[in-house]
Formats: sequence, structure tokens, C-alpha cells
Amino acid sequence: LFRQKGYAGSSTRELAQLLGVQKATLYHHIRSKEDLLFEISMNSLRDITSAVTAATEAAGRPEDRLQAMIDAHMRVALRDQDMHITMLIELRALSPERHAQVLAGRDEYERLVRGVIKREQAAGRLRTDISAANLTLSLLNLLNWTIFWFKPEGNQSAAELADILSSVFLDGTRQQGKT
Amino acid sequence: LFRQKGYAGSSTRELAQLLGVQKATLYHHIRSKEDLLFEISMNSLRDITSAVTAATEAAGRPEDRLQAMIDAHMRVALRDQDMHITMLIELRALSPERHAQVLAGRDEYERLVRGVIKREQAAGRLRTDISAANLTLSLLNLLNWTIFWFKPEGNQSAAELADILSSVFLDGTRQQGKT
DNA sequence: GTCTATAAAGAGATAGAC
DNA sequence: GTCTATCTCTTTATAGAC
Repeated sequence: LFRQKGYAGSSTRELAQLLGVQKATLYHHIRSKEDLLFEISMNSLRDITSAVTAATEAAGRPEDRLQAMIDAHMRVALRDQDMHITMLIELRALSPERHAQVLAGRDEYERLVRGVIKREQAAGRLRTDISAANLTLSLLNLLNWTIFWFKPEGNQSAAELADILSSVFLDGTRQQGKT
Repeated sequence: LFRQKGYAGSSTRELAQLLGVQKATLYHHIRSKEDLLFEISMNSLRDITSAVTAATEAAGRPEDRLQAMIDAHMRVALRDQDMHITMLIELRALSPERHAQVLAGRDEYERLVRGVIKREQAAGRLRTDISAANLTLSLLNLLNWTIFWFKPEGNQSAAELADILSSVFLDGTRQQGKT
């Protein structure tokens, strides 16, 4: 619901109706509407961070790490699109403290990705004429906006899409003889 | 304001206060809050479509068209970040008819970009193992999410960033001897 | 754990004077 | 073109019975 109508645009009435209960019943399970948003956001970050960490560590050869990371990110992100979109754009509705917590989680994830990118640069497999920070931002751009338009019922699977995006990014950033 | 708090999260009271007038005064200028959102969205699309069209046509050599397109897109998008972010994510608050109009505008823009990409593929300058549609989506991913985190007061200019993103995309999609 | 009922505040929008 | 005042509806959240 938050994804469809936005956090502020969703009322507790609609939320309750969607769950088939009365408004008051909601408040037995959650403390406030904002609590719900906060939990969604933290779950999103936890899911994606842990999945990507696991996939990276499980990658056999070091040179497969980046690809494994992209695959894991896309698989998780496209499995729970609603949750991740909500985290990405509705965090502004949170209280300052919680807003900061979510931002900290995102920063941590970004550092995780940047770490892998830095290692690949150091290993000579990734171009170094663009900083690790900028490569990280480019990669996250490529992955994050996908969540907004991807239709699971479409004719393209998440895995296929991950391959395409990997290919665009990796070919564009590989260290090789270039001008 | 819509960017900061979202459309539904922004009240006409706050809007009026920001402009230094009373609530009622707003309604002398706009018909409804939704009208305002609709105008913002259509302005965003018009600006970006016309700037990119002009830049593409002005590009001297055909092989510079794609680069010119990316530059123009980023320049306009980062100049009026608030407006474009609002168009990108708040369109869901519009009535069905207006929602459809905004989506049609976005589709039209996507076709414009895809047209340039197709010509580059046909000219043998862009890889063809990924469809024009998927290359277009990849490019728009790369560009669109940037609007969300770019800070104009940061140490990186819009032009520098456009160069970096161009470089990542163009190097990743160029037609050349690859495996 | 779910309900009915309601409190208290805030929303979008309008009337009508100046 | 801007104001004060207000209407009407919806909002989040709570009280208290079952």
C-alpha cells in the first residue's frame, strides 16, 4: 500500500481494510503508523545487506565477487519491490532519529559495495580513472531505479535483467586497453 | 516542498506559509493541489524532452548524439531536481486520466532515447547483443537515480557527473571486439 | 485479539470582505 | 490579489466492552 499510494497517502483505514480488520485492531500490533514504516525500512536494509554479504563471500573466485553481488542485489530487490521502494523514498517521513538510522544503514551498504569495487580496482580488474566512490554510485544507480519499473509478470526475469545490468556495468568499467 | 515531504505529506498550509501568503490566496492561483502536481509533472517532462531533443539535433557528428543526449539530460535533470523527482515518484497521486497523461509523456521520452540508441546500433557503434529497449532502460536507470542523491553544493559538478555516467555507459555498450 | 465508538487534530477547499 | 473565518471531511490514535 505504501508503495502504491505513498506513506503519507496511505491511511490506517485503508491499511486495516486491506488486512480485513478494523482500524483499532491495527494498533494492537503496531504502536504507530510511523513504526510500521520504520520496520519496513530496516527490514529492507537488513535483507539486502545480508543477502549481498552472503553472496559475495560465497563467490568462489575473487573475480566473480562483483557479479555475485549484483545478482544477489537484484534478486532480493526484485523479490520484495514494494518494501525496497518504500525504504528508498519514504524514509523522509520518519522522525529525525529514525531517518538518520535508515541513512546510516544505507551508508553501510554503500561501503560494502565500495569495498568490493576497491578490491577489484586494486586487483587491476576495474578501471581506476573513475574513483571507487563514483563507480559505486554508478552501479547503485543502475540497480536502484530498476526496482521502480520492473514488472515481475513481464517477459523478462529478474535473473535475465541482472545479467544485462551486470554486463553493461562490468563491460563499462573493466580495466583494459582504452583511450 | 513536494520533494521534501512528498505530495500527500505536504499541506496547503505549509505551501502557503512557504510562499508567505494565506491558504486562501493559493486558491486564487491554482484550482486544486492536484493541479499543481500535474503542472509540475508536465513541466518536468516538457523541459527534459525539449532540451534533449534540441541537444541531439544540435550534435554535429552522428556519433556524438548519444553523448550530447546524456549531457543535456543530466544538465536539465540536476538543475531542477525537485521538479523532476516529483514527476518521477508523485505521479501516483494524480487522477487516472492525468496519471495516464504523465505516463504517456514518459513513454514518449523513452521512445526518443530508444530511437537514438537504435540508430547507433544500426551504425555499428553500439552493441547489439542487448536489445535497444534494454539498453534504453539501463541508460535511464543510470541517469534517473542520480537525481535523488546529487547535491549541487557538493564537490562534483553536474557536468563532471554527466561525463562519468556517459563514460560508464558508453564504454559498457560500445560495439567492439568482446568475448 | 478484535470489536464499536469517539476523541482531537489536521486536511482541502470556499465565502465574502477589503 | 490577499485577507479572515469557516465548512466539511478525513486523519491518527485511544477507550473500553466482549
